[in-house]
Amino acid sequence: MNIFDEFQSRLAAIIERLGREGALPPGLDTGKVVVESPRDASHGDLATNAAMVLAKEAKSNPRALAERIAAALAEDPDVVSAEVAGPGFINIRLEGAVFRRVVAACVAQGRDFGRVPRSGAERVNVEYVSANPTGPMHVGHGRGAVFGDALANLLAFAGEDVAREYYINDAGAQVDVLARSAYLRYREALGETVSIPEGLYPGDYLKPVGEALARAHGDALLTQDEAQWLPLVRQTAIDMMMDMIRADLAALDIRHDVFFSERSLSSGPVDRIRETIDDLRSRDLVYEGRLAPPKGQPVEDWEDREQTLFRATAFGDDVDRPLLKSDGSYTYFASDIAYHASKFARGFAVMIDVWGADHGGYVKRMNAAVKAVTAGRGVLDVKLCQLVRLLRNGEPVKMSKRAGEFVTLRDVVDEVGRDAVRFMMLFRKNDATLDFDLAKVIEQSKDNPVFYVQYAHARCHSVFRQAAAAFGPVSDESLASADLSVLSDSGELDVIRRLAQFPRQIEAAAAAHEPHRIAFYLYDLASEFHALWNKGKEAPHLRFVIETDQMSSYARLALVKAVMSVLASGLAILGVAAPEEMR
RNA sequence: GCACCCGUAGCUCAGCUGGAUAGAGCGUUGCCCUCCGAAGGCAAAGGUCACACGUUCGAAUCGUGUCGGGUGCGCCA
Repeated sequence: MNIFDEFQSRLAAIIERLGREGALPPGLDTGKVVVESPRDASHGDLATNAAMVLAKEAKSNPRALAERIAAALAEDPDVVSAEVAGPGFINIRLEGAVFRRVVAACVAQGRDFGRVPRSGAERVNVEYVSANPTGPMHVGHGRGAVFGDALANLLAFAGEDVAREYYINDAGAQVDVLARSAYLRYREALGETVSIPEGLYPGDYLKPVGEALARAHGDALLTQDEAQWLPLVRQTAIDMMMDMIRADLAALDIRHDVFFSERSLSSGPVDRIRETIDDLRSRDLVYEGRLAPPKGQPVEDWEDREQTLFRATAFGDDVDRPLLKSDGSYTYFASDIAYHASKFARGFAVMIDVWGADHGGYVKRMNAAVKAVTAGRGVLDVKLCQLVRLLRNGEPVKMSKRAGEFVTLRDVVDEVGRDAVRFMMLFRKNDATLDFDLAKVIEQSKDNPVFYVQYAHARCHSVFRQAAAAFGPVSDESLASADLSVLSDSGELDVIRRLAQFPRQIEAAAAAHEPHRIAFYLYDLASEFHALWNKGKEAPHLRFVIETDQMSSYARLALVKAVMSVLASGLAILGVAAPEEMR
């Protein structure tokens, strides 16, 4: 039940009817008409811009138009009053029954309140994390991971058919470096004293790989040429790194549906990259040509040569982009084109990629590639996640990447817990940098949003524990039949109005691909619920459970139940636990 | 040099895709509470929405330009 949508369609019907009756020009376009909650609650429960939006087309002034629409709106039995205000707003005051219906719907639908039925029209692919399998994930990866996961949850709640995908960058030079690093650890495991030269990965996390290789192969690899041992060592290392990454993700309760190997694009019976390039070439989107060197920072070893280029400029990019390196192997971009072609071929017309902000310069060419490879039928939305600054009590946490000494994502999750990590990563817009304070996020105080929202949910359960003590177990049926007209206090109405916004917030957040909006919404809801709770301290007649007044108690319990289930739904989207008590 | 992101209260940030007198938390100031309906409550002060034009009934939001910060700029992913 979305009262905003509901009144928007009633309003559209009124405008259509007035058009038929000649009070308004017929056939007005109501596409820009919006019904929303007014900024100031004293203006009413709903407000619409209809008159202002339609004025020009209707060749009338907004206020006169508003008067006519308001008069028609006032006839609606759910409407107490409809008044024209300011430049032509129509402020609508609703019968209490409308709000009671919201609470009743929350109670009846529980965790399905606000959920959009699966439409099944289009499938959405969310690709996130995609960290190189060359070491443990750091905190920045964690942000993208949490963001992508919550976005996928959100889209699923909003009725989309979502697949969660991880692109394994297991081709290219970096995994060869990984293999050489692991090979040294292998020799170390066999008793040699090794030092890791500059340019290889020095971290201890490769020691288990070396030991595993030693167990599996004994000293057999020592006598082989690099060309012989490298593919084997590489694959072992990649597999073990991916196991580690999967475990790190699992600690955050993140699980992907598909792990897509970059290497598989060209190593199978069909070279998909070759295929994609050939297809583009046949449509004159790939050609042999020269690029001008980049302006500004001069490139020392610039070699002006003819290369294989994708005509990215035909789709809005700034320059055409190379597909082959000078050694003849594919560029990362070439793989990525084939990869996105694969996504589209697998039925995903909507693709969302979650990247670190340092890849921002890559967005235009990827958008261009998706347009080219899907003939304009595929849509790509790249979400960039900004950096995370780790702090402890306001002081930056020192990290020395050189020595392999950096705080891993796992360290952070182990220290502060999954809920704190997930919530705080989502309590900020994805493209804003994020300060993450290891001390503050586990504080049990009002100043910590994670605690504040979880605490609201726990308090709801606490109310029901009290109710059980006073009245015995409270059934859903008894809540469903409660007389909700008791709910008339301004604090109660604030909470109800907030609850009524939940379905709308879901739709808006899903459409914008912005899960942080849910985190902020939950914070607001928790805040209003806490305020109502505090009111009961000063004014005992407003308490949720009043032993001598079962009727009022049950109405308020219905409200608490509604808050509880919306908090639980929202937290589930964020992937944060909704505890029944805080201990 | 070019592209993308950002610029909102002293600080950290929201602002529902163009709506009404721009919000929250921290901090500051004042009052209240010492309570297990606990892990505080209430209130106040605080703003040229970086700046300048433009689009229109109406701009923090859209467009252009300037300033400032960040990221990136064949053959790394």
